Amino acid sequence: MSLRYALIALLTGRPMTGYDISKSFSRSVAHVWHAPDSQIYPELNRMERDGLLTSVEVPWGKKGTKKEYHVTDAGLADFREWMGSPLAPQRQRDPAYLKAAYFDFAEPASVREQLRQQQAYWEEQLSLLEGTRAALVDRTHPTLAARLSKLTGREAELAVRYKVYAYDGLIARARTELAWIADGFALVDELHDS
Amino acid sequence: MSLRYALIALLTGRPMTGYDISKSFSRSVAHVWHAPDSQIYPELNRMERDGLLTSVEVPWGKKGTKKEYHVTDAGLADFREWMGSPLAPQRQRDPAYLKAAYFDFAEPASVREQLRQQQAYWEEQLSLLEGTRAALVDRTHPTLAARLSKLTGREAELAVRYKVYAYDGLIARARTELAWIADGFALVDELHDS
DNA sequence: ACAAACTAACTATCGATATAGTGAGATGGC
DNA sequence: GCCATCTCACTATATCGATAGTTAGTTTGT
Repeated sequence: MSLRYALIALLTGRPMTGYDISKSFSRSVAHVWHAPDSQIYPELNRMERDGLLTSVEVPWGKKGTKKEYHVTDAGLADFREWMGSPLAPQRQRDPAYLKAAYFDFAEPASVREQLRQQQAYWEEQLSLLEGTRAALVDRTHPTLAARLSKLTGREAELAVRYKVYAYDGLIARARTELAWIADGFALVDELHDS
Repeated sequence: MSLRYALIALLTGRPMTGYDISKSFSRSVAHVWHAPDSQIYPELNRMERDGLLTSVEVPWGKKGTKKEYHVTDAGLADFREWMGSPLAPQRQRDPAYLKAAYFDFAEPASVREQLRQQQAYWEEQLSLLEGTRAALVDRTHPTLAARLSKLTGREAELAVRYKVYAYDGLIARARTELAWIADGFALVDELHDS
């Protein structure tokens, strides 16, 4: 159900086509929520059917058209209701922790290799997150900038601060993962090198 | 696919019935991997069909029987192969961060309430995780104890240390969430109280 | 002039996951 | 003796999500 609200959140910034949305989801939105095309397009249709979005046909080139989705008042009301309601507790389901608990079933060399891959992944994530955070702080982030242009100074301040807050959480999480991975290297050395 | 390996991992400790497994999944295993009955029973059947598990009918009371699942050599080989292969990078999909980024759409009172709920959830998780970690360290954890009885001193040491390592990661993650939530309270106060 | 790359909007298929049940036998407390 | 609760093994239904396509028009570089 959260995909629906991720879509409304994104479209409060500016109207977008399914294609624009798909691109956003494979770039910055992916830090917060990942979704493939095969979920996005059907969900947009359902949301239009449910009256949360309306679409406007916009010409594209000579013959082509594209569909630009706009959030309706009903959509905004639905979003605000979701924003005001409590979240269901999240279920744990992270294969990295499952694997780590059973590292004694793998070769030390393989464990080190897997730790290196996880480390590379989280370092890249961290650098992407820090880049996005900086773009939010100086208000050059494109989706945020579009939204800010419609807000008062006070409202803009809130919008920016909460987004930076969310990214600070993601950055802290990435750093925690990296620290855990570093501990993993130390543990493998201790258990298999001495 | 990870459910399959979570099941083999659990059954390397001791043979279990589907019911035992279901109970384990709603208790300690849930820290690492959550799954409902409707996934567990069909997956056990598929795994038996694929030769990763065998089941033994065991009498239960006067008339009843129960099915005890044992890991086969093929199952263990499959598990070791998975343990030695790299993990696909994990996709971000956490509604708490999505929501936090748009807290400006909710009432401050509602934001505080949601932060309190998240805080209560993570504090409870943290205390469960710390309890389980302690039980691993002193080797009183039932599933671990069953497995240790089949291992040499050296092997047991590895099994315990890696499990403790996994829990240390989960504990660090819970603490990071709690620190982020505390920052959330401070931010709401700053933005709406002054 | 033409090809490569990009924009646009999907669909098909399959496995994963959630929610919510069913129904039968077993056991413990009073 | 019987009732509540636990053990056991499922099933039904629906949605979520991943992977991998398809089809068509547009823009850009050479």
